[in-house]
Amino acid sequence: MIALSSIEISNQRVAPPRQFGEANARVQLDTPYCISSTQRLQAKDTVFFEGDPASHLYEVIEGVLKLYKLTPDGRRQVTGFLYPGQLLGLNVGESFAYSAEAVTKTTLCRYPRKKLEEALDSHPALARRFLRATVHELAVAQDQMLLLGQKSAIEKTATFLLRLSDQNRERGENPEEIYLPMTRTDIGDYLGLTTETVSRTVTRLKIAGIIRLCQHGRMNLTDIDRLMELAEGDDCHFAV
Amino acid sequence: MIALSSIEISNQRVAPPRQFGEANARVQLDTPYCISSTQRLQAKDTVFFEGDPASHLYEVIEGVLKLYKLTPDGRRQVTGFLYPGQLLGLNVGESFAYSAEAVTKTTLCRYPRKKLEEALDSHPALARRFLRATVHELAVAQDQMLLLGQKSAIEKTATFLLRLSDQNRERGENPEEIYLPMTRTDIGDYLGLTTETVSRTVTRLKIAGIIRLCQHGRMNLTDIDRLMELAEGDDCHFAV
DNA sequence: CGATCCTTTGAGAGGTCTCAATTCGCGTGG
DNA sequence: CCACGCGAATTGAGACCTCTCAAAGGATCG
Repeated sequence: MIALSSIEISNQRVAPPRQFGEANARVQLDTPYCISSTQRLQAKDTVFFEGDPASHLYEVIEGVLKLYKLTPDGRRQVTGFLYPGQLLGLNVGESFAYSAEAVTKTTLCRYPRKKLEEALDSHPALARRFLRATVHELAVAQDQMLLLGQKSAIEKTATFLLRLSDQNRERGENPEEIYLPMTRTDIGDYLGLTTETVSRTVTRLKIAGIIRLCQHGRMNLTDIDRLMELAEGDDCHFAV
Repeated sequence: MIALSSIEISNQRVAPPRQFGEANARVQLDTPYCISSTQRLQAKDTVFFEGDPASHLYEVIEGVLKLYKLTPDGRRQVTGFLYPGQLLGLNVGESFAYSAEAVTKTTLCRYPRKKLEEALDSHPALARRFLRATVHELAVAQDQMLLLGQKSAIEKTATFLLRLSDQNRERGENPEEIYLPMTRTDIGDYLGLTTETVSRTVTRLKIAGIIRLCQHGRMNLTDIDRLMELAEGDDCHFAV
């Protein structure tokens, strides 16, 4: 029940693209969601590793997850951070294409894939919903490619902070105070930067009076307009 | 008809993840595909721009396309190259999230989205097919994030060449001779490098005897094993 | 209150970029 | 058939941004 509601909410949150024939009526999903179970994790617990058999689909109920891929020699690319309401494990074949780890204490809802597949057969609207969610993830991934391939450290960092701010706005929370439960290393691996570069960049933003660090990983964005300029490459007059 | 067949082929080519309840029987798709039309393009012709209303879904019949996104100040990230059999325009909402341009003379098959949406309603298996295709694109996008965020110029370039080689293998073509119709600038914008860096890296591979440039944008991969090592970061003993 | 992990800061090295010039490839027209 | 012209590719030199290595400072938790 909680999950059904939550998926509805999540689809609202991500600004549904409304494509490929959106059903207006709320879908009857009781069958698949009756079989869900809850899983609780501590920070740094692993949900699954890349290559594990993809037995479940997950939904984040509470907490933050990070998804990542590794190179053979141990370098890591964080492909995303997952917040409550987001789905995990849509984009896989028989095994997961990435690893998932809890950043904070986390509560997940698990759905066996086998059962979901049956649900897809009998509830075509559910397939469209998954398609829509996957399409949205793909669009996000393409934005991230633009960031990783073309942007400088300051642009990457500003963009990252603004995304969290927008996420807050969409949730009806304060867009000027964001929560950064992940480490600088996690952020660096997400932005294609090193820990030190992230730290230095954040310090520059702090000195420039654009952000302010608070306790417990909280950060105030005191000049969002300036941050938006920096995110788009307008870094003139931004000396250390 | 040609397109129906082609989509079937394309799904074979990309190693279908076979998830969420793959229907064994070939789907009855006559209805949507009766309404397709053909579009021919010259090199450098634009199929659509980012932000254009997403009126059609496309399938590449012949030729090569590139997809890209732009920053406000004109930097460009090529998010992918599309070869025959691949679909274009799945991952959009009401408007396209990226631009698409012909690299070579190209033939496309166009399907009106409105009609496709109706088809999705009456052919749930089609929705699953689209979901599978989108999921595959997402996995590719995540690989690309790893490349853009973590890999060096030599690793990026070697990975790119190997992908084209694998594509050839999957098509039953010669994996040791690949076709590079795109410019060095296109490749650079795809790999997050400059034109000059791509050129220098290709030259190093050439000098090392790992590749050989031929006429008309063709390239011979004379040492694929070495290329695989380089793609994974084993660049010891690879001095200029 | 010590231990540990994370963050910050510094100095120097290095890979990639920028700017510039030359060479190459290919289509065009004489 | 060859010369021309233009865009693309190559090559060079130097600058710069980010990384690497190192150490100090700070936060959190038992």
